[in-house]
Amino acid sequence: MGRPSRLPGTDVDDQLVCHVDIDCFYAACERLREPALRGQPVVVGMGYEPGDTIGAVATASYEAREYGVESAQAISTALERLPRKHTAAKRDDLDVAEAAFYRPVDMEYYESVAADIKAILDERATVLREVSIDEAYLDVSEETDWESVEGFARAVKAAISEEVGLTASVGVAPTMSAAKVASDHDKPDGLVVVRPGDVAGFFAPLDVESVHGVGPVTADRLREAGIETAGDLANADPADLDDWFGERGRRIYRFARGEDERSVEPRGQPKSLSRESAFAGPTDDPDRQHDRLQTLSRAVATRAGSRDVLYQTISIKVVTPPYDVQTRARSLPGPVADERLVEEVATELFEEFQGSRVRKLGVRVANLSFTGESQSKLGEWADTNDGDPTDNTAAECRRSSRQRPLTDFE
DNA sequence: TCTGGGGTCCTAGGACCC
DNA sequence: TCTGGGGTCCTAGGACCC
Repeated sequence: MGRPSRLPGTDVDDQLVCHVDIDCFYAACERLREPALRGQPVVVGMGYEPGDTIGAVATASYEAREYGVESAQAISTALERLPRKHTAAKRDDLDVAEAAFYRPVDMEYYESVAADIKAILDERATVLREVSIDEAYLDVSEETDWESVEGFARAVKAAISEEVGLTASVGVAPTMSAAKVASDHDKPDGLVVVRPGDVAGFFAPLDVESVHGVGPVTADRLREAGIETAGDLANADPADLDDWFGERGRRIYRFARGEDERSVEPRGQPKSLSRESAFAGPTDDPDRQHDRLQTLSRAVATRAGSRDVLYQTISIKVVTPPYDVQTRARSLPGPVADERLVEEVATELFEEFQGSRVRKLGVRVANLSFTGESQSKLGEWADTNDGDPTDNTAAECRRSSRQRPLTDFE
């Protein structure tokens, strides 16, 4: 239903892409249910509890950014730059006007707001790709044209503002990567239309790091080579970029030139599911490490279970100071859904890290299958085995997972 | 600025198969 | 005694995105 007549990827020349990005989404949601926060600096923290100093900034309102509070910053750093309202009110040396409201992330609430926004976008575009909770690409080639797209985008913004109460920034362009950069260009409450033929010109003066796919590491490397702007990147030697970065290099080169062959397609099923969490400070306490691994394993298994997902690979992530990320994985002979098995494999994989100081732990399942087929196979198996299918599968996998190499199994 | 959490894709080497 | 080429799967790590 509602598929475009044009096959994905066949011809993007006539593609008309809208990128919709809600401004400071988490902070805006907090203001929605707590109007007293409007116009005030607001900081939303992940892994943060009220009154805490641990965790990191998920979103800072523009008022808070004025004080140097940024996404991904440690809450402790944010508090140094911008104390809590409560703290400031109690202390003579601090000004309440120069303080912020701190709130913990509440995903459940944000997801309910996001669902309202998605409904608005669904009404207006047949092809939509959600990138994250607060961001989506729309292919609106069927709904509008270059003549009227600005009005179309205005209507989307108005609907989000009137029906949900949030402001969105919208970028319109013939490609996904340009639409993304366009929505970012005039934030907040932005509306930027980049017409076909203007894309390379639009990119040219921008900082090289604004190109999608250029992060801090790549940007540093490019700057060393004298490539400072997207225009420089567009005029660089593609052979150099290929040497330095491989396939990624060729892609950022094309993006900087306004070339992007991707078409907007709905998101498929996830490739992996994971949970991770940091300790308040690095710890070498085996009990705390084990408990955390257990908690994460159960959380991942529960999430997979609620989505009817089977997984074949279980992996852990261990972050040791200063910030060394190590991963270990084990694949099983077949797809399973078994909480105890996740725990066992995670524990075994962690054995080599016994005694290490650990900053953060993670558990992931991958190689997912969503087909009801495997499930029904398990069901049939249960009938013939007269027992709990999951237990049988798990027992099988427990035996198998301890043996090496895995290719010895059918 | 010593760093949250949940994802994606790419690369490279090793094992194994034909 | 020496040894080609192609392909797949697995693990580990790196970079990036929001």
